[in-house]
Amino acid sequence: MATLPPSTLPEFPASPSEAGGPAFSPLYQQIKGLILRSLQAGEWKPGEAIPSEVDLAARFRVSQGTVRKAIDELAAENLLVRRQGKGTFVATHAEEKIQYRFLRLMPDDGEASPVERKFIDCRRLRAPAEVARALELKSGDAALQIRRLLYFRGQPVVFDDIWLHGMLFKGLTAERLSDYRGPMYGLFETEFGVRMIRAEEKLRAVSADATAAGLLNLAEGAPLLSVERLSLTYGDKPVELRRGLYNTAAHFYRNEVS
Amino acid sequence: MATLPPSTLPEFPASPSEAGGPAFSPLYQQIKGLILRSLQAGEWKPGEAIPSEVDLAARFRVSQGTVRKAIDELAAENLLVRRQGKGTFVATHAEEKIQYRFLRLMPDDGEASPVERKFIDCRRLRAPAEVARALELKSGDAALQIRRLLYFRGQPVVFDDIWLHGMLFKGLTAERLSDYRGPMYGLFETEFGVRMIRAEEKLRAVSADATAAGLLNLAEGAPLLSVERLSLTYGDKPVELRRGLYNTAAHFYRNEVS
DNA sequence: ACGCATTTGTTCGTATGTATT
DNA sequence: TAATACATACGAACAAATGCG
Repeated sequence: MATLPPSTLPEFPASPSEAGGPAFSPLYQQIKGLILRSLQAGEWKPGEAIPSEVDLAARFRVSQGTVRKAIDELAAENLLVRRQGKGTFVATHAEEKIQYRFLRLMPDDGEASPVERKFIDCRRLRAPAEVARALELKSGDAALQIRRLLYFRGQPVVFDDIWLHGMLFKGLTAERLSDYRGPMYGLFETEFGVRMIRAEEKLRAVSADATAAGLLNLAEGAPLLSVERLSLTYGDKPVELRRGLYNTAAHFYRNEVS
Repeated sequence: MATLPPSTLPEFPASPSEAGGPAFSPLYQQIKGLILRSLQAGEWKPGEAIPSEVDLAARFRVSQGTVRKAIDELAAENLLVRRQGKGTFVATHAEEKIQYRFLRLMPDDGEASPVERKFIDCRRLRAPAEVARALELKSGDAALQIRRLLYFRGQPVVFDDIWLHGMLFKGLTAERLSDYRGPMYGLFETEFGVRMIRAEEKLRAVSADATAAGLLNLAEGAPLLSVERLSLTYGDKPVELRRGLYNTAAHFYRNEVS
């Protein structure tokens, strides 16, 4: 592609504006798409370096600046991580320094403490309607339910009820979950090749039911922050639906708007 | 500045690495700083266009690409808005099409409805300790307290308790608040020259007290989403502390993580 | 309706700086 | 020190969107 000067783009205007999309996209967007495809295909694994900008430029027959702009966007979306002098790396959940990339819970007093996990159960069931809809499963398809607690300084603070796309996580058991050190999304990545790249969350305040109250050492009816998270992989394909109940008595959910 | 080739930068390495900072910054960062200063000084008002890239390049004696990169970052931070063929504009809260830029509340059923406001009171008091600390006031300094309700489809959903930096908002009254059409941050912008560019939020689940329950038509003890927002203007100077109590029975707070 | 000027957006090429190994 | 990789900066040309005459 693009062996000719840029003015000749698009070489094949594809289907006109019929398919809804803009029938044309700038060269760097096309390159971005190609890199994305390689990421999705697993050509470069999480944590690994992708080829250098000049290599990619040669491979795609475009200038380094064009590759650079494509990578810029992928880095802005947290799919790639640039490190000057070293290279550009595929983002990963498996080697996050301190904490979970998606967890925005902070203690009221600055000190971020390490968290401990405790798995309550891990079962394979038929997806309930709501879960099936969110994960784009056919009703009756298999889903995996995981429930667990997160502890901060010995106190249970988060109760997670997690539903996973059944087909993608064949062979996931409570043992493998418990044995794995590090964030769950790291395990998904390394053991199942499923990479969470983005998540949409819906936050609400709810009252603790008997189960949640018991697990979190609270009175029934105590207010809890409900965080419903839909996690997406490449192509915005949903692979996990999770409802977390957070005890925000001594922690808060941090966010920044602009 | 930068009348010489880039290799001569920094012209004056300032204090070495003693002051903590990196003692040097790339040219485009310096340009960004200069544009920022002009924004802060009000050289271009919210909603207005800033000079074209070539004009700015001439003014700062750098290439267009360097100006471009500076503007890119300012646009990424939502301080500027680029519009192809028209120019680059100073971001504003005053002409947001549909809704409040900082409000992330969505109805459970897609339809985003227009919101109505009702102001409860607007008083000038001495800042309580917590407010003074957050707004970096001396204890005893004047602060402005505003309380109001937001209605969605006729139902009260949000109860806001707002504290403003006293000196910056002299002459703000309940009347002016009620009379102004559009978001409050728009009024701050046009009437007081105070521009909110960023906010940090802390979310918690709490129980409705008698006041909140009464105002939001809820039973006392009902769970509410508490959104504590610290709004910042240029230079990360805090100018507003706000606690919103959201009834999330039919709405949720939308967030995206990546 | 058409063309023109203006402005941002894209792409190339080249050179040099900075960080890492 | 040298090689490699990303980062910065310049310049030039053309594309696409907008608004005006």
